[in-house]
Amino acid sequence: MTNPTNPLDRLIGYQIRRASVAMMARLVRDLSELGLTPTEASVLLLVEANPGITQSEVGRVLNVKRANMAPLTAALDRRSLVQRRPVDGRSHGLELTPSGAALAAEALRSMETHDASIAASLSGERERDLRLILADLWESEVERRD
Amino acid sequence: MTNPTNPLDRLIGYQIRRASVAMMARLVRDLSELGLTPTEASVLLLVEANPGITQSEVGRVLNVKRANMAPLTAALDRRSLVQRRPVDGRSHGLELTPSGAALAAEALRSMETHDASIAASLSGERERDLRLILADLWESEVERRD
DNA sequence: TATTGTTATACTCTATAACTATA
DNA sequence: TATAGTTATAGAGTATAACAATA
Repeated sequence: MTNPTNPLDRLIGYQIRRASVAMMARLVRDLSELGLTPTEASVLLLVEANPGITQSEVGRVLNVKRANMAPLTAALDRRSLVQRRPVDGRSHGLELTPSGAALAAEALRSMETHDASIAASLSGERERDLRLILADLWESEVERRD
Repeated sequence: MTNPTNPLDRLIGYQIRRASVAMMARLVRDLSELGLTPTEASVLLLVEANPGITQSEVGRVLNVKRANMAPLTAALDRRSLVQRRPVDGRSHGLELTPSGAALAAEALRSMETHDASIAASLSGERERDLRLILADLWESEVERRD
């Protein structure tokens, strides 16, 4: 079979998924040069923007379960990228260490370069349209948390 | 922290990923009513459109490794949804059974309904824009390979 | 030599349950 | 009672390696 017909091609959901998978593969490659996964980079950026945020809160924003945040932040702590300090008896506030802040800056640069190369394939008007469209689609999401 | 700032929100790659994850969650729910995963449904539709296609070929189109296609098609065979018949000594051509064809039709209906509800949150013009944009993005991602 | 189908296997992600301690 | 953090664990999904049969 030289050229199979793919009946999924015309489905917009399939197209979004395909675009997402392709981009994530590239992002994983780019961030691995910094020793980070996309999730780890996201945590660093979120902590940078919200010093003292708890890991449960980070999990809620990034859609990562509390149970999975524990080993994730433990690893970032072990690498001296974030610091965990008790804010009350049960919560740990997260803050970036100096090397964490430096790495967060590199990660942001990488992600923005990545984003710019996506936008580069679109006209300015198309890019604006895409942002509006994606924002609309996102609003229809139903989030489920534990 | 009542309202954490998410610095990722403005990244278009993050928005695409988020939209993709939200839609997939919905699609998994919808198709599970038919006893199918999105991948299984995709295989049925691909076999329907390309009777006699080999499972390696299906894997190439859907980005599923040969090694993972084996248990996948074995399960569809066990459920009497597809038939595997040797086309030469090493290849198996896949074809839908009558019940496989019936289920493929239901899956297609479900996926088209799903797609319509995505399109419904957009104006006709926006939908057309999104399709063009995603096609462009896909092409530029494919070009970037190797 | 390259390809098909297959098994075995490992690794990552994600999900739930259960527990402790704190609010 | 509800929440934060943690551990243990189970299930997908996906990756590679190796092999036999065949092209």
